[in-house]
Amino acid sequence: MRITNQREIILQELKKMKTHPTADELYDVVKRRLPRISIATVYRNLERLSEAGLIHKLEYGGRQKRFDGDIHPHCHVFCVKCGRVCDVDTRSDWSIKDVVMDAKGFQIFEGSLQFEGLCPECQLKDSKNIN
Amino acid sequence: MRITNQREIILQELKKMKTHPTADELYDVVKRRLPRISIATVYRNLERLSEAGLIHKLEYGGRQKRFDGDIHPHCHVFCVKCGRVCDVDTRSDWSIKDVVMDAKGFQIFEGSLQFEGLCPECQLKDSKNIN
DNA sequence: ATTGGTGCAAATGCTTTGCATAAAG
DNA sequence: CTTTATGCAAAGCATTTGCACCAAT
Repeated sequence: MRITNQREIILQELKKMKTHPTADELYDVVKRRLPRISIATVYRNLERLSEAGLIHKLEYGGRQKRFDGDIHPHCHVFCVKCGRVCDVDTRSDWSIKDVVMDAKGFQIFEGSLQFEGLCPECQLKDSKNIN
Repeated sequence: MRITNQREIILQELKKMKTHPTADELYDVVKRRLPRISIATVYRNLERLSEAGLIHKLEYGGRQKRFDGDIHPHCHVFCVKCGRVCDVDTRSDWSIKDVVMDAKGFQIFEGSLQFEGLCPECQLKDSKNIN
């Protein structure tokens, strides 16, 4: 994979962010350093970088894809109200393989555990009956 | 929720299918009984039925949404090649709650475990180097 | 020099919506 | 008879693609 300016800056900026941005959120950030970059380049590179295992693609619920520069294995919670995503710490002595009994002939590569909930901000709004 | 003919037949047909169909796959099936039904009606009803908890919506990886008429709690494997979805049997003595250590202030409603792999058909094709 | 990447705009594909009409309670 | 659902076509929105140009090796 060729190291282009665009590719490097996309990777750098994503690694800085802890918010698991969508492609267009990252585009807005990257544009500040590369004003002429195209959204297509951002999409293409996010795809290539995640194929290469340098970043992670988070795909959840009909919503927009999100990307994570932190590739150390971990789980995520998704706020059902605002869409915010946070990391979740899980017990280290737990393994997905221990859980499957019958995979119906499928060869399983990967398991992923994800959570849905309300983020602290949306809990607050809820308790005040705002929206 | 009003019981219309369309709604009832959509629910009936989905409950019959074990393939976790997409909205348009189900539309094709339902059309055989209701030739004038619109795809919009199928989408609207699948949404209402899943809000009502009568069916489950499966959302996985950028792909099209799939629907499941079987609402008893269970996990799914998604074939990374053909998109096929199957049920997975898991150990009953295992609980998602036992796994989370720190949810960063999120109030967690639900956890879901899903798997990626190759279905038997795609394993076969792979071994024969077809596609 | 050759291959792969970029920017732009247009296309794609799934899903949703506005609106007039029809059916359910 | 009041409300909710339907069918149709059009719109929406995230993402992808074709193509001519450009840059990295």
